[in-house]
Amino acid sequence: MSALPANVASRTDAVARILDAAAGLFAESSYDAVSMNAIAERAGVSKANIFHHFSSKESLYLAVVRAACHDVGERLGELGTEHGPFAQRFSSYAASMLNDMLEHDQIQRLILRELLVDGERRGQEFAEKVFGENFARFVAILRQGQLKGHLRADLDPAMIATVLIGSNVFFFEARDVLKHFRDVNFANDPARYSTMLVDILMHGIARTPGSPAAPTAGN
Amino acid sequence: MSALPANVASRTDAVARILDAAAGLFAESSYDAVSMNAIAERAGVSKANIFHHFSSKESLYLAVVRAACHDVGERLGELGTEHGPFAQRFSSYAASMLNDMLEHDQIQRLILRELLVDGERRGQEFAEKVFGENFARFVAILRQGQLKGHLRADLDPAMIATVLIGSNVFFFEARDVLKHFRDVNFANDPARYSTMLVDILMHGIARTPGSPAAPTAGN
DNA sequence: GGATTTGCCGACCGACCGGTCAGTCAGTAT
DNA sequence: ATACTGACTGACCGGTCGGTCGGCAAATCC
Repeated sequence: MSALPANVASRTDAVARILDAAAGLFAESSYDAVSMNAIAERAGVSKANIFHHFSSKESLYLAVVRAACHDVGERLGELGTEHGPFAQRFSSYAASMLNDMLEHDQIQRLILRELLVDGERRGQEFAEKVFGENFARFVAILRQGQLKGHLRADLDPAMIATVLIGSNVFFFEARDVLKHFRDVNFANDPARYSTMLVDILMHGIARTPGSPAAPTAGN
Repeated sequence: MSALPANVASRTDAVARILDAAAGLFAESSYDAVSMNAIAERAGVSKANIFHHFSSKESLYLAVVRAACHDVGERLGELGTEHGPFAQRFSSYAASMLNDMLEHDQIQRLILRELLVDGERRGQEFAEKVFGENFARFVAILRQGQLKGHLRADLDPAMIATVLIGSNVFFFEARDVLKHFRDVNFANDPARYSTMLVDILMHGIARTPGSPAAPTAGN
């Protein structure tokens, strides 16, 4: 699996396997439903060895959550780097975000569950270390879109960001219910969902003749 | 607490207390994190008595989830009964839904977690028994809004419903994170969130001079 | 080449888990 | 009084939990 030299690999291999196994199991089930025995078995190490590398189950769990947060943060960071017209960038951002969530199903589940179970305590940590920077960056992009006249100036850009993110997150977590609704035909088609979502948002966000806007209309 | 005669009350009181205690604990923590001992203690009954009324922990949990679903379904059913202009009804519906979720925090958490952990299996059940009817009713209202010319006719009404519900659900589950963002000032103000959400949605949903609409402009 | 460190393991611990069981007790129909 | 019922309990079960401990084998240091 690893292309590193044996000695280097063996020093980190076990830890990595433990983290991988734990991440998978924690994503599938809740904290208490995952036993150290199960993690040890999947990782192919002894349970005692896990306690050799991690001081407790809690600390292993935190390491897994931290790694997941790091991954999510990194992937989010890659999103805002695209070019082109504003509307296209916005649309591409929305679609990429949704695809990314669906692609990393397990990590996403882990973080969402963590939020649901212990939002009060984890809220600040998540806000600062995981989403904070990327959220602020997205808001900045939207604010610039307002200044350039692409978006209504009387809206809170943070609110726009929240609605877009929220609609994507909801699709992620509710698709299993949505696909059983007669009226819904987009539950298995995230691309279509994304297109329609951006349509709905843009025609409320985009400048229209009746809404106020900055006097300098660019692009 | 109960005004019923002692003999009748005593027949159901214990079961009700068990269900209440279990609902509270299951909403706070995951299935595995809640022990039968803890439920018994909070309910003020012996653990053995719980097994006298429920065949297993699993069956008790199912009873709790079923009750929660029933409650949610009932409360959702009361939402679509208002009168007045379409825009006002839509706005009121959105605000009521959000308030309702915040007010019944525990039940909402329970259901959302159930969805996250086991969406595949619970999806159909939830769709049919909990949300199905109410979702369909909301979609019907939106469809009528399209026919009457209040909403753009080229949008999927189920999509509109999903975005509204999703934005509300996301606010519910992410408010603890949102309130730590510098750019966000609505995390503790659901009414303001609701107002802004409806603003964003309506000006993409509502008929505008540039978008197609049914020829008959009512209201 | 002996001592030390490091990665790792099997065996084990007390605590607690979900669940069972024999039996108490109040009510009630006969 | 008798017989029976369902609600209820404390004591207890086998099993699993998170976590510990002593020791093995290989690398590393001196």
